[in-house]
Amino acid sequence: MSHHSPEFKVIGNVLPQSQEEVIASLLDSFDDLPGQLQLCARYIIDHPHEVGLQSMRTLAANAGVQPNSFVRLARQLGFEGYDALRERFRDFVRGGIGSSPDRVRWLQQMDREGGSTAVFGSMAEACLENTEKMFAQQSVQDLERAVDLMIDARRVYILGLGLAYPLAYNFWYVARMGFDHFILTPRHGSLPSDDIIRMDERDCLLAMTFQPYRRDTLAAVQRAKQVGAKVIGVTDSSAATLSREADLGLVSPTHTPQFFHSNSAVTALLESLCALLVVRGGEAASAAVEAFHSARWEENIYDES
Amino acid sequence: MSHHSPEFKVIGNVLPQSQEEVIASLLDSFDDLPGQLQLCARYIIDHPHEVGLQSMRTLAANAGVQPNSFVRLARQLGFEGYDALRERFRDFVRGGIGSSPDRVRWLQQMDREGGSTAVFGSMAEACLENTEKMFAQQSVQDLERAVDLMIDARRVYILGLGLAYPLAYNFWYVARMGFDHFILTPRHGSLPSDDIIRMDERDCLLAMTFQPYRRDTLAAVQRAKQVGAKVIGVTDSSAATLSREADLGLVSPTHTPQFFHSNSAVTALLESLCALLVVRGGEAASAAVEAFHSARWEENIYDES
DNA sequence: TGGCAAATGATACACTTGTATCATTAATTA
DNA sequence: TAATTAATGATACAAGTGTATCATTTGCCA
Repeated sequence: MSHHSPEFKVIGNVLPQSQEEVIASLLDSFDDLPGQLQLCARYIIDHPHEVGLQSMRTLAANAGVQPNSFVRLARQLGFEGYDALRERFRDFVRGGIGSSPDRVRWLQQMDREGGSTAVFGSMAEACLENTEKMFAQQSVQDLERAVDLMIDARRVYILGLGLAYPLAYNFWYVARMGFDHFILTPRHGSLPSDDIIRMDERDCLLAMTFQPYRRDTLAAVQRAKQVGAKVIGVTDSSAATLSREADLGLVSPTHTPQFFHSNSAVTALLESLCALLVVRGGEAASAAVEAFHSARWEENIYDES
Repeated sequence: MSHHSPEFKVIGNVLPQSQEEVIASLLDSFDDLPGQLQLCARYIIDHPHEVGLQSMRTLAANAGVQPNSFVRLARQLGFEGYDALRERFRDFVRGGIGSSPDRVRWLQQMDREGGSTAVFGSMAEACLENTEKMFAQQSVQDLERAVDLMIDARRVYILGLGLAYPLAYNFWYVARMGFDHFILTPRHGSLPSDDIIRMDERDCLLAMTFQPYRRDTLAAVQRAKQVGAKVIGVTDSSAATLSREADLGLVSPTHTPQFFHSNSAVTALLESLCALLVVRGGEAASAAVEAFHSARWEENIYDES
């Protein structure tokens, strides 16, 4: 897994960046390949998944070929070694939905430039990946269940502290346009428990916290459960205490290369939840939103331009 | 990779046969697991793809755990060894479920299903597109200029009202960890002008508003300019009044198919700005962040798990 | 407080991995 | 046909793999 002196000429002059491009490149040059390498190429084309999962030797055995041939094929395509080729196939599995070749190249270029550009690029990568993963792994059924819980509840309390506060506020701000039973808690120094003692099984608590998880939020969840309220948890792992204790857990990644976590994907999640809420809320919700906006325009809050 | 004498009792009496079953089993027994194994379980739950793709040692490193722990966890679940467990995750990838199609196909499929799925899909499309566009069209030079303005300023006031308030709060919350000259305005019913009359050419105002643009925010910008302060505007169009009046305009799309706009991409933009701030802030900023966090841990705010 | 078992860390081992090297064979050209 | 090059096979190697073993720490109960 070190350097090499190129044994062969490279086929294309552009390095394939994605699984699809690799396969296209293989099909392209198939006829010009020597017999053994054709066997390799064929096996890759027919079993792309296995490339990411199995070892080179295993593939070679299955393809009826010498292990080395896969290394040679990879080099022929312009990769430094077989590992580099395989990584393209692993990316595809990982890649969530997009991982478009364009983006990969774009991010790589950012990385090369160094300094601020690299930092910016790594943030871009993290945020996009988080958002994609969030959308990809989200179960619409779970979202619908969450919507049902909130629509049917007498009151819905929204709880987010610290870095989760802007999320809670944002959600509350939008939801409140369409409904009048959403309450942000705590407010201006009051405690969550001030609201929770008024809750019962008709109510719902939407609580959010992310690593490092806040004690007060978790404690509020426990007390809410004790009084019989339904709890929807929003956090960064389904293994988190909040996810496991809640009646329903919604999860979004928040990872960044920085010291703080990213709210970008969670924001998208909560906004989607709002959208579903309003859709389910039907005519009444739409009318409420309408009224909210027109009242504001009348107050002359907004600039016309 | 040979036989073993069971070190632990097996958790369930049925061997999980699929990735889903393994994860369910992990969540099930999560509380009964010792700390290190919880970390392993958690990593598997949060990164199921990687289990099939990466080596045990790599996973262990990423999870911050000893390699051995993964073997122990696998045994705990009833597998003969880690390899057997991993095979379940590889099956999943092979099975096609995990191998996600490209985004276009994914979104189209959402659309076909109709109802909540379609709404969710359209939100996904909008958010991802916004975020991608934001990163793509952002000029790193502009971001660096913004960072310079804020680092060099005596005080930086952060202003966002209504739906922009969570953005302002979020930015302030993170920036404040590394610097002590960031001020959120207004606070608890005070007016922006209460702060602006104290500003002069040594200060900086980071103002944000999105369609429909708020009069009060724009007015604050004008007054800040009058007293000679530098203004950084964050909005949804470089043609917006805010962009044109500010010394520096940062733009992010906020479009959604819904009645409200999306803060998801703007959040990513502001987080990237924070990242650059801290990087530029150097040792002092890092130390401040460090102090911020350790003070919080000492206060016992956070849950260990 | 001591004793004990569970949990964890450290290290070593046998095996597999991708790769490099060189000998051998097949194909091509003069 | 001989000379030359491309293609293939065989083998060796360093690094990485999952695992077993045992020392150490931790937490808990008597």
